[in-house]
Amino acid sequence: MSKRLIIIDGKSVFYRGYYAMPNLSTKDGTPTGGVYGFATMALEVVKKLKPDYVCVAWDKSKTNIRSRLAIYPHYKANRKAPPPDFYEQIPILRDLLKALDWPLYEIDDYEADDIMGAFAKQAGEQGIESYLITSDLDVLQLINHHTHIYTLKKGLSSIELFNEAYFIEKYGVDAHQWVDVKALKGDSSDNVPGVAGIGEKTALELIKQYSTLDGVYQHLEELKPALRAKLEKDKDMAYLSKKLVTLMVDAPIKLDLTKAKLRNSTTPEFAALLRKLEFKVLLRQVEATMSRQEIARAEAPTNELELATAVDFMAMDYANAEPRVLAMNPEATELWVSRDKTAYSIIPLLTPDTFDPQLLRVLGSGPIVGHDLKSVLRALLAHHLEWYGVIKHDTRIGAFLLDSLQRSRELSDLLEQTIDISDGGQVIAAIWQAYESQQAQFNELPKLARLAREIEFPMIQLLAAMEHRGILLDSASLNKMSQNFEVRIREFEQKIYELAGQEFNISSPSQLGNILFNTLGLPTSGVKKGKTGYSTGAAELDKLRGLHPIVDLVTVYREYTKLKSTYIDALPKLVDSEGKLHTTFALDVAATGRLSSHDPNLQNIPIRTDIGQAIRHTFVPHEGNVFVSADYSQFELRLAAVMANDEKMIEDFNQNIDIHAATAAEVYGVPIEKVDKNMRRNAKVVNFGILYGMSPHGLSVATGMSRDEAKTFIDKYFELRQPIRQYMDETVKQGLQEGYVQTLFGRRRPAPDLKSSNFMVREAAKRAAINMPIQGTEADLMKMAMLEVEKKLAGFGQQLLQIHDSILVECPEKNAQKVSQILKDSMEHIYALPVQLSVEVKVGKSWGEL
DNA sequence: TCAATCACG
DNA sequence: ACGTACGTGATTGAG
Repeated sequence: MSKRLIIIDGKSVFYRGYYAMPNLSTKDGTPTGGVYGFATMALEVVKKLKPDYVCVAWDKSKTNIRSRLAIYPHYKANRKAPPPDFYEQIPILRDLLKALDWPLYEIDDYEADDIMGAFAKQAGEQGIESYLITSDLDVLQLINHHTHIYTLKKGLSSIELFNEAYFIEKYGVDAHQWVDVKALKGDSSDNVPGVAGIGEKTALELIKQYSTLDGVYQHLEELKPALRAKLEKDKDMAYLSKKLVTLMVDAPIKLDLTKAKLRNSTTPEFAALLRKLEFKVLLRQVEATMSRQEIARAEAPTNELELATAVDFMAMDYANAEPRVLAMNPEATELWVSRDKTAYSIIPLLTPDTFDPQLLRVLGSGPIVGHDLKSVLRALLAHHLEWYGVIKHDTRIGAFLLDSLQRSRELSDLLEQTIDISDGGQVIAAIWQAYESQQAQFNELPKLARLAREIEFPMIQLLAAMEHRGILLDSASLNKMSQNFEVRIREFEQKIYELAGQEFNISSPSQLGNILFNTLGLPTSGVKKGKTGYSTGAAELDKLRGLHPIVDLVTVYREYTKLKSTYIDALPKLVDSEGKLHTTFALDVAATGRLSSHDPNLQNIPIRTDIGQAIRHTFVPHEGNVFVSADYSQFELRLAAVMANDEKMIEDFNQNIDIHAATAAEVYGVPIEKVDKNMRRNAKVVNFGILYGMSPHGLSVATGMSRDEAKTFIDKYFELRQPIRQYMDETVKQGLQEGYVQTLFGRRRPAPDLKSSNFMVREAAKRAAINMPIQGTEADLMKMAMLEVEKKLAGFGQQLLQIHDSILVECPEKNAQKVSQILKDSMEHIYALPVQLSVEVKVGKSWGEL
């Protein structure tokens, strides 16, 4: 790993800290708010980034801007002077930096930005990653693959991390073009003029189009007259502005890495300063890491000014730090955060425009334990709060991993006691108790614990983000479809009534059955089923086809009404104010480990029929974006080959042979080139069906073969794929012995019904047991791939949906190639298996196009 | 609240 | 001799 350097724009961060904090002062009246804000902020970032080097760049107070003033006397002329206690605190801040041993750099004629640029450049040349901390957006021009920027927005609790990809995503231009953009739009805070009448939007569009300021002026004739006039009038100002905002990365100052090396800050000197400044909470945390003698020297003060603070920054090792319990009230209006074993804080969940130290403490750091943290994270995201913590444990997901058959995972069920979920104290205590109990169980199951730590818990954060992002829906098109469908359905209805000789509720299976089998007297032979009467399901109607024209009409009626009510009418009602749908993914529903999706379910959007396709076409990316989908090909069969260790099958996959055709060739005993469509179709049905424990009866229904043919077919199949048969027997045997079956990565599913005395129950349990390791390993791999993809995508695109063997990503059109590459690479190589994985990637302007 | 039906992988 | 392929979620009718 390359080394990291943090460069703090001292005055800028101090300035933010000053205005974000209340007017703190010590007992003798020394103002300290700005220093406190700086300290919490800076230490927070240090804790998060764990840098190797830290330094501070400082604007020299008087001569700092001489060079820019020389070319433009109005530069920064509109700055208001800060209040007196602002300057009073600066010497204190310098003391703080000295105590921390963080070097401060300042130089005549250059601003802090220039110093930061020079240092970032020098660091980059040595392969060091730079992280610039500032509230000044000028430095965005410095971004490249080894220079990243944290900008402080209003308050301190809102931080925006810029890297290359994120910048491009946000602004649509490269970071080095930022100077050209600013040349046009100007900067009111620094009194940089720019071109009058051109703001950020126009400036970005022009630079997107023409790349540089020169480019814009070379193509003036292409622009609308009004815009052209503005540009011509302020041409000089634009070029002057570009000079003003271009940072001097060759500033004559040398970064000294020995001085910048981050040292242990828990020194007695530092503690003594904190004591003097009455930063009590910070002090306590420093002391916690100091030896006894050192504490004796620094002498602990008494409490008085209680300010819950941001940082337990000395705990550099997150994972081993004591976790905090985080929960939320049922109305999602306040957060509950444990402070210690007995106390907790209540934080109103509001969008913060002022600094809330407690909130920063939660968002900023440390391992978190909770129950259903995905809901909490979604609430934070809904309030525009970013979260930087790490999920140490989620008791809801933990309970599921330990026993996926348990039917409820509410806190009260885990502990078998009643809990008032509107009482923060009770909830936090309950979570803590459940956590400790599950922790003990996981200690006995290291493989499952690893699955939880490395896959399941990290998924919580990713899924919360995906849910929050949402997917854009073209509701207008759906509404049009709805009207068309309404008319068509009425027509079908009338025809059906006519044929039936009476009106009835076609949607009522009992009424429909009555019409079909009594009124119309259709034959009931073989059409049985059902406790409440004859079944009218699609499979039964299919058997009646051709016997009466009403049958096909009912089938079409069903298709239309089903799709209309479930999707066409339902989805538009669920969009948010921006027209987006937000599903909720559940990690703790499917016993195999798959995700499930609900409210709305976006994993069962139609695809098979034309109408289904039309519905998919109404899922669209934002303007200028595209969808990229990535599907694993024959995921389940490949996994079956691996789990059964069927070398022949593995070899076929690795040779890129059409597996269904190969199966057909073997089973029918013909050369592969002699396999016809029907043979392949039958082989395909068996290839999939067999993994669920399909019977000859099932195969005959699915393919139209006779029962005997189906039986012979299956027998031959097992002869060909003996390892598959062996796998099925072994899995059931192991399930019986151990009481559970498991995936490659240790996810478990209890299988108690393998012991049932009821034949039906027992057979069903066998089929489920056989299927789970395959479907579950797929689910494990898919989650691993999603986590990897999320990391690699950075700002190039966003994952929106997962549909079991595929991922849907939205990205700017120009990133499509890159995103496709990332998806294919990550997914195909997520884990080394004997069989190659194959991923098919598609790009389109709607989901339907994919 | 349950059963039936049907949408997806 | 049993009943007949695994895993989900949404809608509808009916009790």
